[in-house]
Amino acid sequence: MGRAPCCDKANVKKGPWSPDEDALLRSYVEQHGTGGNWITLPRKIGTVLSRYFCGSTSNSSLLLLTFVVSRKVGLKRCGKSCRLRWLNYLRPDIKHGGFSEEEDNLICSLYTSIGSRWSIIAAHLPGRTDNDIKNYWNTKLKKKLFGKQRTDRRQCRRIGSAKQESVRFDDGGLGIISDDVGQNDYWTSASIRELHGEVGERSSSDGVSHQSPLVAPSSPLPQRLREDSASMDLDELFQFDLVKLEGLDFFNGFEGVKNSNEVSPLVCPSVVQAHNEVQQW
DNA sequence: AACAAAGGCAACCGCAATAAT
DNA sequence: CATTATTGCGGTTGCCTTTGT
Repeated sequence: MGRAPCCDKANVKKGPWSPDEDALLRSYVEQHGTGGNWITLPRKIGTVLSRYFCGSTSNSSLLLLTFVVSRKVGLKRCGKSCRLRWLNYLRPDIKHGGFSEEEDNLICSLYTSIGSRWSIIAAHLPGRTDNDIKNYWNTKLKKKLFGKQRTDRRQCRRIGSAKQESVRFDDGGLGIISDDVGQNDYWTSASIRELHGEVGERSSSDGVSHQSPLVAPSSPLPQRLREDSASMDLDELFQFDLVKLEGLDFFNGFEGVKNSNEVSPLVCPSVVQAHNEVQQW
């Protein structure tokens, strides 16, 4: 047998967090930590409340509980939602907005090296969350780099479920996303290889055959990564005219790559580390 | 001023990996 | 070992705001 059910889905609140909920979660986590279990955290907050009503609460919780009781609020949230809110918004060391040029370049470099592995990218930008970086990339950085060529999601309505490959554009055109990704094209496809001037497998001076970091490792990937990469949609991302890529000076670092199984440190030092992390499995 | 389209972002959903029972 | 909960991640959605007509 497994564990007990995590939460009553019918009784949890969804949607935007209120300031009261934020304050409650922040206060609790700052005073008690997460206890290593987000799912039970909302219940624990309820337990603390109960102690308060029994007059046995600790002084450290008094301020929090006074606040809570005065507003007659509880935390009817799923633990998963609490975790997300804390990690993406309430954590004290988080930065929001105001991405610097250096951060822009780092994100772009990492993206072209390892793809949409936002958690790894975020790990190289202190104070930034994967969600923030993902949003920033999707809404601003992509356009900043490639111009306003791409069809917006409002103009590009997927047919059926989000996982399907067919898209229809408002001009009536029909496109296919990444369904023909071959066994060795996990990471990307021809367009991005063209972007980097690294076309497929090649031999280096040591006589050992290497592949571009932008092409899949020859060893089988874990299934999840295979599927993620297959749906990575990079062809769509990089469908813009390559002539528009002028001015992307930081991409030039790839020219210095001697061993195509490496990522040039000229691109950005952090890219090498991130790339190596991905290479490890 | 009113409306529509586009932009921006927080939050949700679903899946895979991992851990607990 | 099998089953199920929990965690972590990436993709997507929905809503509010801003901009354009």
